Amino acid sequence: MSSVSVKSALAGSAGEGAVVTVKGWVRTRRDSKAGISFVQVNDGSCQGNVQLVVPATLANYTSEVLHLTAGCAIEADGTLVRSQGQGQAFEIQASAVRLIGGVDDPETYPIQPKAHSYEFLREVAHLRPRTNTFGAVTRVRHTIAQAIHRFFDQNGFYWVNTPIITASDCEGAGQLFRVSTLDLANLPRSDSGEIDFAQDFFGKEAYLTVSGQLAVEAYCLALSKVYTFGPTFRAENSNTPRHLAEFWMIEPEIAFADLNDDASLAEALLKSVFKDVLDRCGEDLKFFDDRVLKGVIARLEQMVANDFVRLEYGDAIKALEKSGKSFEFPVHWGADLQTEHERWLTEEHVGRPVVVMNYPEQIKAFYMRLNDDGKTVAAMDVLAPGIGEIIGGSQREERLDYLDKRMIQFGLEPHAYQWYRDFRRYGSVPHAGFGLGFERLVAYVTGMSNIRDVIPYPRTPGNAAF
RNA sequence: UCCCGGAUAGCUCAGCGGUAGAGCAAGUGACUGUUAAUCACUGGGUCGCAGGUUCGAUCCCUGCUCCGGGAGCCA
Repeated sequence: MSSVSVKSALAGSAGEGAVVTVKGWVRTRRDSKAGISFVQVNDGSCQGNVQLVVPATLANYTSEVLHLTAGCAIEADGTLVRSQGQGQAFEIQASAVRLIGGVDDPETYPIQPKAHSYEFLREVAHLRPRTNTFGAVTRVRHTIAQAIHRFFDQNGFYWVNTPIITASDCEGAGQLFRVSTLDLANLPRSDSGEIDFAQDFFGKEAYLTVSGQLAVEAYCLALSKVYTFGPTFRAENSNTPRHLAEFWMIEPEIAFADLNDDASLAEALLKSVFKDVLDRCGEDLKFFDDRVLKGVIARLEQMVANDFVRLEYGDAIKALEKSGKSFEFPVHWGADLQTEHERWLTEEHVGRPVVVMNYPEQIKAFYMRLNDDGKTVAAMDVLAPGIGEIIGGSQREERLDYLDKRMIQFGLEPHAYQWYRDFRRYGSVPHAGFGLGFERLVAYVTGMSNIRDVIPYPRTPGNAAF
């Protein structure tokens, strides 16, 4: 007798007539006076449940089987047979059902065989993986992560694990979470009354990273093609369906590359990931298409099939000005694009993914490369219909004198970035990269509308339960 | 953080100035293989918290807490 997954059982992989054992959690039970009960069992290996046909002749039928409710953990032995009923090709004619873990109080078990709101499920985040939706999200999230690593591996990239704790006091925009072992109730003070961070764990102020970019540039300028994929932290008081305080980010960095190479990489990565998910997650994607957001599959297929349009920022502004639309935020050269502008560009003007390139230098970060026109920097955003900005990236300023000028212009002290400046002093080359929010990508692929529902345990302002 | 909206049974919601209802879930029973089975019955609620108005508040008013949508910030 061999133990098989529900996925394998449903596919009949063991062969008709095989004696198998399945292990999982009960979803529903239906009884028939014909002397049998039907028990639907799920083990997370796939979207579907396997149906156990349990005869009343089993010794524990009345004592245990008839009391199985949603959430009970069981093991069952039985024969794999073709189903007499509709709805599944194979089922298991049970010869034994063992209750492994019961449910204390079925009435208050939160996960019932019915539709729950996402808001409620967030309050029971430790139990929501037992639902169809969160099982599917978990499997697709895994597949996307694997697809990302596979794409980079096949294209000669190395995964670099940049630090989560950083002492860079200004990696870029974004509020930082402080990391400290000082006693908050009894802070050490210097003579002038300021907190003495020399006594802190790292001997200086430390934070959780908001980006691995600056650290990964070092490896880019030695291994040529690298990427980070890890947790990232922002202490901003953002309360939206698109923001988390703790999220995962993918940041590739390529040497001997300009902004066009960067845009090409972004397009190739997204297409490769979408194609992998379409190939590998058909059942789960169908579930999302049916129950979560109509058209998610077609959206992915179109992304794979069409080339991304590339649009200069200046041309985007002209198009917006000529659109005849009345935007809440006025459009003019030098202003950053608002959500409403990005949506018009990608959804109405172009109708498919668009890469907006070369933004005014005053609205972008200090490390972005100044273009020859002296007015713009080599920055790009990838905008997609239905989600807006999915990727932000740039060619980095590789010329030391320009970098110093931009640091000063942004109020930064170049000497505080000596290690970062070193890259420009020793073997500097043109290089570029971008950041891709992992959860935003998962949300886009699944059609889930709130980013808190595509990460196992969402951290947001005021919320770090579980 | 700002602007809207919300909080009533385990869940999803309706309702009303005179201390509450449905569906689902749960329990019991009926039903010759069912598909979120169906049908009947039963149990289940300090109507978010704290004040105020009122003879009387779950309902009206104020504050607070939490949740959702939109905006900003961004990934």
